[in-house]
Amino acid sequence: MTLPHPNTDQISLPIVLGVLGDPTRLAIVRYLASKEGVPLNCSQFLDLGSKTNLSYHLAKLREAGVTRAEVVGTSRLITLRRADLDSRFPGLLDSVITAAGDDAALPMIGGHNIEVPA
Amino acid sequence: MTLPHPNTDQISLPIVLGVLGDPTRLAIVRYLASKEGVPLNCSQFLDLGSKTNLSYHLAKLREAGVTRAEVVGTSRLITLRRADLDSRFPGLLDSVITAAGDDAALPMIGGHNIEVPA
DNA sequence: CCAATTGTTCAATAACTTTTGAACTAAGGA
DNA sequence: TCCTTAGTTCAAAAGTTATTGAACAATTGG
Repeated sequence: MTLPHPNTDQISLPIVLGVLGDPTRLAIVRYLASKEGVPLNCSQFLDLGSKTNLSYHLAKLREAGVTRAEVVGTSRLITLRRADLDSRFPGLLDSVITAAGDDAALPMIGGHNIEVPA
Repeated sequence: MTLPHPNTDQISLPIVLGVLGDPTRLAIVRYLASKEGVPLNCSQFLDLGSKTNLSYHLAKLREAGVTRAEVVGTSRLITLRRADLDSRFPGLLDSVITAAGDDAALPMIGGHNIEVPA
């Protein structure tokens, strides 16, 4: 059971920008970026909305090619498609994540999102 | 008679991304970037839609802080707020413009948008 | 003044997006 | 097998955005 994802060359700039132009989804992406390497499952985003609503937003991110979802048991392990996005739109993801990093208007997960420097 | 624009610090990341997530507006921004320094008026975008519709899209770009519109006679001279966007979201505009540069799916103005290298 | 040019505003409609709850599937553990 | 956990799907409702045409304003040139 695998979920549908666009190929790298099918990722569309306006669709990616549109998908990121939603505070909930931007918060998801910011959180994924702050935990890069650690695959997260949907329930870790429940601070941002109901289960149904997150299913919707995570599907949007996946269908746009921003995230990858791997089915493992009853979970979906979600990761950022960083390499694909970097190759398709160089610098875009970094600048978005940097800009989102200090955006207090975005919803938060667990009370903190930003990796506080030592 | 001046039109309302957000201050640089009022420019919101999700709003900017949402506004750029529309092919017509992305085409406007790409064209503005390709003519940077040359202020353009609304009628130069008529390839992209009706006069009314462009008025709508250009207002969205202006209200989001992506463009500036200066009233000169009956014209509005439109420019990209590059310095403001660069200071607020470093690298974002460049990566968007670069990615949009070779996007054949975006509507075009005057049959060519991309500065062809010599 | 008159006409043309440039662009806005308004109201209507069409199209899309977001959110919700209830019902559902599929896997895993007791 | 039965129950729980994890997440999806569906249909409805609510909200938002895009597009259109007609009417409007403001400036400029004749």
